Amino acid sequence: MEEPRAVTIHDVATRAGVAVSSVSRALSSHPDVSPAMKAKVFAAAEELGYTPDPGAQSLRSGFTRTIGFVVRDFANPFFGDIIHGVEEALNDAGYTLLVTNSSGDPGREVDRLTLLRQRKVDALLLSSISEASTRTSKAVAGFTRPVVLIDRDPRKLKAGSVLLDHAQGVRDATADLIALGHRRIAMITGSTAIRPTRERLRGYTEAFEAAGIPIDEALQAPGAFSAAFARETTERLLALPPAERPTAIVAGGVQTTIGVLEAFSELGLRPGDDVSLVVCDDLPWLRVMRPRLSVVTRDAEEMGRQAAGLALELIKGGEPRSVTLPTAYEVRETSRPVSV
Amino acid sequence: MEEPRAVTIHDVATRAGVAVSSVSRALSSHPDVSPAMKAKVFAAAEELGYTPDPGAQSLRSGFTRTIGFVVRDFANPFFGDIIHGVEEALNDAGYTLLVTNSSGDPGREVDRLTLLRQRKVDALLLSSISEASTRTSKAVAGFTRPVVLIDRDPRKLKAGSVLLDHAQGVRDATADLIALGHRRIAMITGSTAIRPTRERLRGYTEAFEAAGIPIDEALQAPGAFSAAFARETTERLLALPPAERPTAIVAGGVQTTIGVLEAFSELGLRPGDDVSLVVCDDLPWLRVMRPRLSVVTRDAEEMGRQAAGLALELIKGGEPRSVTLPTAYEVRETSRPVSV
DNA sequence: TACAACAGTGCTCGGTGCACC
DNA sequence: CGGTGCACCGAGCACTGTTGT
Repeated sequence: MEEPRAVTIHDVATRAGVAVSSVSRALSSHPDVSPAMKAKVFAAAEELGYTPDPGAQSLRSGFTRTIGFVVRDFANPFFGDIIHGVEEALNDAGYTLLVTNSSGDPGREVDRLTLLRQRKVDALLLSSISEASTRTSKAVAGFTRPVVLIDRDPRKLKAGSVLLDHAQGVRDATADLIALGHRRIAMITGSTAIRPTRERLRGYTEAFEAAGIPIDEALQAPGAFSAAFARETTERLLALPPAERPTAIVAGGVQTTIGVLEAFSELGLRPGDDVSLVVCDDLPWLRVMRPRLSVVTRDAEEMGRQAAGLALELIKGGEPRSVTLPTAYEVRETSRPVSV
Repeated sequence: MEEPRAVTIHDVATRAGVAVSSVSRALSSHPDVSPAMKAKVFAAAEELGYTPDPGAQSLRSGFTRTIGFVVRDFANPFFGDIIHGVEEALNDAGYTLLVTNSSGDPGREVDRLTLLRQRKVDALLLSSISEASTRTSKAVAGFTRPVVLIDRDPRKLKAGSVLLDHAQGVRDATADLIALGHRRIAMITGSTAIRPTRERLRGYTEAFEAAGIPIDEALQAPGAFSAAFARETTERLLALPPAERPTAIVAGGVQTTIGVLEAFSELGLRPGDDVSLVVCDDLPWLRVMRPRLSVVTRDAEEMGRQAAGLALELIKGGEPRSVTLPTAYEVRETSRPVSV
């Protein structure tokens, strides 16, 4: 393990018998280089197995060809798919992705953001825990590099964004449940401090308005993206007297879905039998659930690709813009007519 | 956005009215610095909000304070937990984690490895797709920095490793099933090209040997870590004539679990009723499954922490060693006496 | 004279881009 | 036009020079 000193641009220059700067220009395909020079340099580089040092390059140029991404939760398969899409697109463009996890902790989120700034990432992808956090906003504002928000409202920031049209899918789902005779439809989801929750609530509300049916405020239950919250809320709502008890539930979020299903199990209820259920993610393990749950689907990998594309666009000097991707309601076995 | 040129060590020196070299020495706690000097320098650094440029530091020192990790599958919650543990431990030590995904593609895996080498990571964590791949081995051998394998056999490499004692959990599970009267127990799992599969098969075999019962080779079904493989295999085995059909199944791997459960659903079977079932990961969504599946558990986060610790140890010059963590068989509702 | 504590210089890391020939 | 030399990015480190005690 005697550190086999890496081959540098100097070695290539010596080998090819030319100046260091000529090697640099030849390799970065500068206009003013003769074909002969190019050939010589490439041959020498090839023989020595030369690869440029990214560290040195970025010290000089100020660009790291690295893009940072702060996610709330690694283990969430939804983010896993997004990351996958981002990484794929970035690698094709010669960029490296630096993902980091805030674990849902605002303090940690700020730490990660400052870390990424120090590491001089060329752009930042962010799906923050809360849009209301001033500390996070400040940390983001501290960036002089482009920022792309993932499913977060870009209102106050001069940032690009990739958004999901949650309202669409939830509106369709709610409308379908209404058409099936449901009137008391519960909406259990996460914090209103982030856009997805607000959009889901909007879709839900719009469906009721379109049908001209008043909404029972007590059945709107945003709160937290945790299984515990969803479970308790579900149990509370299903314990209401028959006249107030929901006949259908829309669950928004991965942890929410788990919590709601836990409550169903606990109460010995089969989704769809007594209470209809629509969830907001087509997770892999839903395939093994019986009955098959009705879902609002979305293409997470495509989100990742779009986000990566936007980031690269901004790095090249483009103006921030928003991309919105659709969600779609897919009826399976748990959207059923209200039982009489 | 007028690039507010970052504050350098020079600015700090000017501000404090001292020499650049003094700043450098003061900040790196060199012996020959008076307390007064140290105070002045720290004050100036504080006021200006100085943070050393990691890029410049690593160009000089050769160390990036970054550790690379190549995983097979981001979306797998098992890896999510490991990554979480790694990141936590590394951040506490002032290191940054650079995770990258091979998507189960050997070519991609090699690409990621060379990328990490170029980026000069101080150590490499790896949970390779196959231990038999010569291309991967070569790429790993090309590293001059410490390597830590995650649940992979360190035989040929001079590398540290964090291993799981899969054999233990599977042996206990198999022994329990045997005690419950099962004789035809199927073992459905992934590729034997990686250690977890071989260890699970070992535990399975040992339990039979200890009981003095011959093994039906036809029921050992390693193959691939995909839901499709597991599903097809399960359907094939359960379609055997009664005398050959397994009365219990042990499923090794996340995708395997999904595939086996798909097959059960498809065939209208409830795990535990007709065929007992033990799976090898305590996944979050198993909490919502009814009946509750018997599992072989393991602490993925702890694995991550241990791996990070080993890497840091090796960076400091320690000798490669192996850490083995236990797995534990946990009886729930699907380990049941064989039906007569 | 000796020595501690700092200043200052200069080279290094690997590569880029500009002025100049 | 094609090519070279050189300063520079931000920090680390070794070594000499300069003080004050």
